[in-house]
Amino acid sequence: MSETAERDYRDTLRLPKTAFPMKAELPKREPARVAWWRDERTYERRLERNRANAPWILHDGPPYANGELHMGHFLNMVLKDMFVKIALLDGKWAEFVPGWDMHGLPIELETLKHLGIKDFHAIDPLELREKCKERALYWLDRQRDTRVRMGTFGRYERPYRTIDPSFEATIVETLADLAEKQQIYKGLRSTLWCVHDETALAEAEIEYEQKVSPSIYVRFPFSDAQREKLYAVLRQAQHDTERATQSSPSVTLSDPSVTLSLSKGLSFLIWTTTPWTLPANVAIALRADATYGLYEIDGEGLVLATALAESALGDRFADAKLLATTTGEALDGLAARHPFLDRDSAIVLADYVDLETGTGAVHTAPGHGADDFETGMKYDLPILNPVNASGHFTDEAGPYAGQFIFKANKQIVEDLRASGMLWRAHEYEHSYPHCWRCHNPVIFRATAQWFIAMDQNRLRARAIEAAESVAYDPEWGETRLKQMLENHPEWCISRQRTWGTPIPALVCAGCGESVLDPQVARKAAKRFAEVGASVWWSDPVETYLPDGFACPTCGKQAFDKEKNIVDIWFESGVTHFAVLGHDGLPWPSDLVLEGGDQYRGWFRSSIVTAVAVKNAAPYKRVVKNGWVNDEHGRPMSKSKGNGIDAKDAMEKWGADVLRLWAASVEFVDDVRFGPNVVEQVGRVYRNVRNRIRFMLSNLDDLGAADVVAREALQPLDALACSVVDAFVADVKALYDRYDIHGAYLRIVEFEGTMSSLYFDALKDPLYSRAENDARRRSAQSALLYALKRFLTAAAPVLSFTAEEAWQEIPTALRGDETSVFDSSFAAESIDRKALSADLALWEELRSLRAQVAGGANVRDFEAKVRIEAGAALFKRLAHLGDNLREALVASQCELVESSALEADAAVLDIVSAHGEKCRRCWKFRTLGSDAEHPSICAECASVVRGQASA
RNA sequence: GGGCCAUUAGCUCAGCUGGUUAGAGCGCAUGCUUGAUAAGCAUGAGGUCCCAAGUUCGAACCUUGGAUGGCCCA
Repeated sequence: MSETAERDYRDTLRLPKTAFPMKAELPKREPARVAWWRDERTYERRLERNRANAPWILHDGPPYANGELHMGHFLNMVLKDMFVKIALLDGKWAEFVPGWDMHGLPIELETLKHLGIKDFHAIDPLELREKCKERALYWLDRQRDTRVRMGTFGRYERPYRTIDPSFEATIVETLADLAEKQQIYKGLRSTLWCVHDETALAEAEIEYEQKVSPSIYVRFPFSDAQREKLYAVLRQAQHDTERATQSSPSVTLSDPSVTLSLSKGLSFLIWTTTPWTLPANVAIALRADATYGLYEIDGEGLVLATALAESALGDRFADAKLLATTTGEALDGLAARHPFLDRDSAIVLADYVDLETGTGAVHTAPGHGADDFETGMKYDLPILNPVNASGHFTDEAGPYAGQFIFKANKQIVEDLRASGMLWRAHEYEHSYPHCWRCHNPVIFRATAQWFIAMDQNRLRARAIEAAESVAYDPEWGETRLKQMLENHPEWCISRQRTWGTPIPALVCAGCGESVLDPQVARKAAKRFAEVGASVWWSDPVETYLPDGFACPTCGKQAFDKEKNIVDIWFESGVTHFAVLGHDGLPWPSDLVLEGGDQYRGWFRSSIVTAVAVKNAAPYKRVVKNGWVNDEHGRPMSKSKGNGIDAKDAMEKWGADVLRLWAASVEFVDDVRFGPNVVEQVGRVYRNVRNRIRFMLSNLDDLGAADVVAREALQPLDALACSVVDAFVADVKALYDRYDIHGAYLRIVEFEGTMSSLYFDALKDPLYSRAENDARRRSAQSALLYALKRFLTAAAPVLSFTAEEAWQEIPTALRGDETSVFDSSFAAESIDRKALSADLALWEELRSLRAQVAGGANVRDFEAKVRIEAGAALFKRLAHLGDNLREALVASQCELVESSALEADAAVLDIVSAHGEKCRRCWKFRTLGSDAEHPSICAECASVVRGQASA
């Protein structure tokens, strides 16, 4: 070998070159990209460009402005962003207005805690509201930063906020609309009440502590008439059993001697630990599917659930004789007598009746319990409220009027004992709700509240109808939402707190009636729109009185302002009115996307307000995302220590890897998240990144003038472009079906096929050909096309990486598409038929390549491949020319037609290539044609000579 | 306790209206490459499709019951 033969030709090759780093360092780099998007106004500019096109609006369900965002928020917010970007790249006017839910008790409580105040009555409402506002804004800022850091696009400089004067005005306007349609009324509701502080409490202000209460079993006797009805039911049940089992019961109810044996009366037996609620009793609730028995004990008849008879009857269970049984359902509609007041107690059914404690017959006082209240509403029972604010009985409580309820307990038990209505009594220690402030036991007490009447004007029915016009993903969302509407109790929208939007109701100074007048409300809305709702606390009432306004009940013209605020579910329920339907944003929205808990929450509250006011659904499609659990499928929570903040996760792994994770899981279902899951998706990310890098690194020397037109591409490159087109079309179709996960799978698959077949084939032409060689320029042009189309398709998911790569494309090749978000999915219309032929050929090449790569002992360029192909396949392969050899990564390729084979069949013969390995291009060739370069092939020699002369 | 949902390789998931030996990516093992190199390519090992019963010529897929987990309620 001569000295020249030893020469290393590496520096004569066109090896890949790019500034796009292999190592992503996402946590470090992403913040700069966020700032770049902001400075470039990337989103705004694209919106402006799309302005003339069809709008597509995803309406944001507002996160609550309290606490840091967690991975559940991340998943939801990033998914929303993906859909917004998909619409944007599709040319739609996709204005996304992010919003925040900023009023409400959690913020009020947190603020009070910070101020060191336990009783909110002890602070001036205006001052407290100011402090709450500061707090809510603090959280909004933090959450907004985190949200922007995720790489999400939206109108962040002007979000909607439920504390904005305009928003507060919308809330009050909506109240006016509802009042006008007589959809709102004031009624009683059972609320948690502290008799010591004389105030209503929220669920969050309750602490459970142990308490000793009297545990009593009480008789509710049957009247003569009701007793006959009971017998009739029991006889029917007995009759049915006889027929079903073909056996006679040992005791026959028809036998008069049996019923006569109950000489000492007949009663329902109930159990309670709050004797003081008995004056408000109006019903006994049973469980529909439970078995109830009539027991005889020493001549007395008692009815209770058989499953609880032993524990309820105690010592005397041994003496009890079961006479007959029936189901709770059969007893529905009967009645018993109140044990000491002159009225009936209705027998009703309720789901919550359990068979663990008591008698299975639950004392029901709608004024003194949440469940009881619901049952009361359902059965239209009177809601008695014989207890005043300080916990003393009113005259309604008959003999106990004036007594403090907890003291009256003892008296009531003694009276029951004396009247013979007490079965037995003992002490009972249990967990009982207490006031967090004064630590006294709390009670349920009926108070006057504002309600939206769900069945007035067929509101519930119309909401259900409207829900049917909406599309759902998953489809069962429709059933779920309709179920929620169906079971929606009367919607209580008033709260006795400070941090919220006031309900502009007036109390008549004359008769004490509350009035929510549309005119008054509209005046308030106008005033709030100008200066904010806090003025309700400072304005004189006259500000809100229309001329000549008089009490509709008594005609007096003097009023006080009522001090109730609106439930925050009502506030978030009108975001669609606040945001949509003006500023060019259409009403209803095209899409809402929230966690599954919102079927009961925001999906429901939104559709109720929309139907009440506009008689239509406020959204066209409802998509639900699943819950984010930890790696073991357990719920994440801060208290358990397995909760992960979105911000921490992004600092650790980078937003883009997490965005890819969001796409890698099936978001509709519950998903798992944790270090191992991220590790896995991180490897997929690196794969994708390196393939992007390969494409970029081969475009370094491509000028705009060098780009070969699509029609002039070499066959393999044209084929690759078809594969790209098919890929983009598929991904677009998947996006359109909201199938982000499907798109993820397609992206990963596409990258694989490009890398293993196409990139490998291109290395030799790209590296060893002359810079301006036509083959090389064709390959580069196809790579450019593939890269750009790929980045566009991936941008909704991998926003940061797609943009980073886009910025590494030589400027001249990007044209006026400064950002990847200036590009579009839509290429020229695709010829589907031609495409499918191309895709088939691509798959044939994949199969041939796999046989070459995996089948023989010879490696890559050591091989000569001889292909015998049937007529049709031969024709297709022949069309590829030398590109066929490239695709197989062989040094030599011989294609022959065989009439013996099926038209599409092929037989491969892989042998050692002849010639010697070229030192430069590694292909096996006849060497030595160029005396100066004896160790390389003629083609390489020509390239090297060209370089030397240049 | 009720309603709804989920359960396919170690992990994330495909599997269209029931139809040959249930697929992919990541991981793992082995080999190649060292001109994408903290990369690339190839090959391979992994599965009583949660369990049980039923319908059917045939079930991962349909029906019923159960288990486990989740969400919303109670």
